[in-house]
Amino acid sequence: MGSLQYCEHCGNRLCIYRVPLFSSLSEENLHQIASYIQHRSFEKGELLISEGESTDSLVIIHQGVVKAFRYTAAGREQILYLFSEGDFFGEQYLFSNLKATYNVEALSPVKICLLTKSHLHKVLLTHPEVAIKLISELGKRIAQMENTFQSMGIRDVDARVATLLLDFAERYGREAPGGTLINLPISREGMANYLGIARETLSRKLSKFEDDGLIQSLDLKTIQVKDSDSLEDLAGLS
Amino acid sequence: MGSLQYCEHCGNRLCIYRVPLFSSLSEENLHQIASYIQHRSFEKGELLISEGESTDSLVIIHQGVVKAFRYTAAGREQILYLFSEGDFFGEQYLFSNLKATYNVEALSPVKICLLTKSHLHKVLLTHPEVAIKLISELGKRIAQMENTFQSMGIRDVDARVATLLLDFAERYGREAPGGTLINLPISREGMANYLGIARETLSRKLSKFEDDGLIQSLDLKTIQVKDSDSLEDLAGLS
DNA sequence: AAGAATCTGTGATTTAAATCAGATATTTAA
DNA sequence: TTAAATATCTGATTTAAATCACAGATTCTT
Repeated sequence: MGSLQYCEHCGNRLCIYRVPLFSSLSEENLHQIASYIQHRSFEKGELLISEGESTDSLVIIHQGVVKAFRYTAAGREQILYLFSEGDFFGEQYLFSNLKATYNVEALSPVKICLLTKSHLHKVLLTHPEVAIKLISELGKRIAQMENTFQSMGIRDVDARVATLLLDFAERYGREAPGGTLINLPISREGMANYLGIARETLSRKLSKFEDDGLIQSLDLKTIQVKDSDSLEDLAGLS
Repeated sequence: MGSLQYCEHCGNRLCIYRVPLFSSLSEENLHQIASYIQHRSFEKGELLISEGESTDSLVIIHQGVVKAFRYTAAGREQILYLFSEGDFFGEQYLFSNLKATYNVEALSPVKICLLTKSHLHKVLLTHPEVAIKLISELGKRIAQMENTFQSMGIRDVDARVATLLLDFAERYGREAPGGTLINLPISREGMANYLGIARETLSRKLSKFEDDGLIQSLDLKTIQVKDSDSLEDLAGLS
């Protein structure tokens, strides 16, 4: 596990400035909340949380990318989320005594901010506007899950792969002359598990997309989107 | 659309008494909130909300069952949720200006309670404990969606059908001598769409489960669970 | 109650993805 | 740097579900 450490760069404040959750607060309130926050760092591959562990904090990703996953009955790893900078998780355990229902693993060096259940409780009771912001963020998360859910329900695998690529382009991409460069946070196997398809099927789809000129695989961790319009058509967003 | 009408049985209060969301409130506070609430009724088949419509209220189901759905690019109806008594929806539109992202249709005669954006806002600002309750309920909803999400990722269709039957047994079932009787809220086609599989495939799975003695189809709207242990094994909950 | 419309079940066939297998490429570790 | 381990790609085959087709059952309508 990562060691507890205070962030000397930001005096414990930088993270909450970056988090939309707290964007509505005044400088003074931010300062107060910042004093509650703990920081931790994790190396790539380390587990932030294990399934069944009891947790008592809201976790905010300050830097890096993590995956939240479970194992299916068949032993396959099912990725539920990828969280990156500014995202938070653990909210479902804050007002219940549920144990963690998934594992969370660092996919890169990761820095997180922790706000314990009791501290967050205090913040919410004294700052209802933060509660409203949190409700709003949870609403967004639900809306996003509804989209994912719908795309899982799509039987057409081409559409699902296209959707994933577009999603990744938005979240992990940077613009470049020939098209958006996606810096993939997970392996082909990870992507296949995320979509609930076989690794080989994903490879074949990516090869086909490349043959058709929709994408170009620069190296194993980098894909360039050459024709996002066609991807959008495939994804059914036309 | 259903006509606006006040509920003469409960003096506008019964619904919020039933909703876990407001269970932490005092009699006095409940009374205050009750005065904000509007009631509507819908016949089976009526649309409560259409995709793209702008909504400004939290909807609480007082009686009946509704389905929330979208159409896929292929024109298939994808059911996202079934909501019944005590459930609420519309929370994602409360603090954003998003249009409705799904349609909601009554599957039976339905009575709903409406609390507008501005009224709910007022309640949340003055009763932070309701905000915390709402956050908690949204957390539960997310946890539930994660489960659904995982079961969608399962490639084994038997497991998904078994999961659906167990879920329905819990939500729409009543205990009976030979096993839980499920009063199905949706047709075979609806169930198939919910799972993202073909209607015929669902029929075949149900027939197989019946041959194997796991369930018994009493009539088209009623299934009896004869061997829930085996269903749980299939669902991978062992 | 009778006919029409809709829904459901099941066989035959097609199709797409899973699995199996092995080659190739990439990363890690010595 | 080189060998070992890991990840990826691609072809061949199998398998499960989709689709097609139609009969039977249920429900809606008048």
